[in-house]
Amino acid sequence: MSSANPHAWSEHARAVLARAGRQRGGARERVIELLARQPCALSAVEIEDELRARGEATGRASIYRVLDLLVEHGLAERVTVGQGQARFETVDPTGEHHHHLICERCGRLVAFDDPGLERAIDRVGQRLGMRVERHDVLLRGACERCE
Amino acid sequence: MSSANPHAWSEHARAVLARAGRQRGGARERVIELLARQPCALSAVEIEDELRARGEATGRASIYRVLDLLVEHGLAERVTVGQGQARFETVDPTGEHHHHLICERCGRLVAFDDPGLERAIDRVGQRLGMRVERHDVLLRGACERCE
DNA sequence: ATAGGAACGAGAATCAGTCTCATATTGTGG
DNA sequence: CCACAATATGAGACTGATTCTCGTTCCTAT
Ligand SMILES: [Mn+2]
Ligand SMILES: [Mn+2]
Ligand SMILES: [Zn+2]
Ligand SMILES: [Zn+2]
Repeated sequence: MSSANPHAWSEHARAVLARAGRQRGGARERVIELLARQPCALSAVEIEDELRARGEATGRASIYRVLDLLVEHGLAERVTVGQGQARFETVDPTGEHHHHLICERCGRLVAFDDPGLERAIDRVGQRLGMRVERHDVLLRGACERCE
Repeated sequence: MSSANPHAWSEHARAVLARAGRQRGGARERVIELLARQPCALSAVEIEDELRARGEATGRASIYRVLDLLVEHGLAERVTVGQGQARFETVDPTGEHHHHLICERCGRLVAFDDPGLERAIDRVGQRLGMRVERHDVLLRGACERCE
């Protein structure tokens, strides 16, 4: 499905930010590198803890700033899977993305993508005459194993 | 759009909770009655304020307790619109429901429903061979006013 | 009416996320 | 290489929603 090459994404992210006139900085570099190699979404707190554990302690404010910046530039997105805290994951520059089905029995998170669903969402936007810039879809139910 | 008859929903909610062996109580009654007549999702804080304004001040803990109970029993659902607070709305026993588009400029929440989207979601479930019991869809963009 | 189990509510405690502001870095022009 | 102005960073205070605690009050089945 998605999740291309981590190196490609971090390069892309740096390029986009440079083009936007941002200077470089250590905190940003650390967050980008960490995010680039994640298979799944991380929360800001997890990022803070993981960086500290690696001896790369980074200020909380900087972490949130970097995350906001990435989201603003479409380089990452906020994934809200529960009620708790926001999680963040990289966005593939090709626009390719996926959605999730969460099994309410065992908690397993399954990713999927579906062109028919994407088309239906586009049509909703047109019908409502609103500019839909992004969309979140989360299906809840039972996975094959728990069925 | 949706939002059948408020009276029907509150009756249904009371019946479900009674059947589950719950005793009645004032806070619960107030939250149910308030929720029953809402056209769209309210946050716990809005519920607290609205009740206080009506001279029916209700403890915050009770409000959250009632809300959790309703969600547990499938009588209401949590709508996570942003990072801040969760919003809650009644779930129609007939399965009728709607989704939301949030304007990222002014914060306005717009409700909509769309059979094509529902069909697309059903197909995804079938294609994946999973039982999809509920689904969350949130479109983000700009509303007519802010376009 | 009464007892035991729910339900309530006031307020303290949590905790993710935000703000402030002093300091450290970075990139540019000279 | 140097000075400067424009960012970027981080410690820690602060916010605001949600959760916890625990003594009090309400329900309801005998
Ligand atoms: Mn999609
Ligand atoms: Mn739907
Ligand atoms: Zn499962
Ligand atoms: Zn708007």
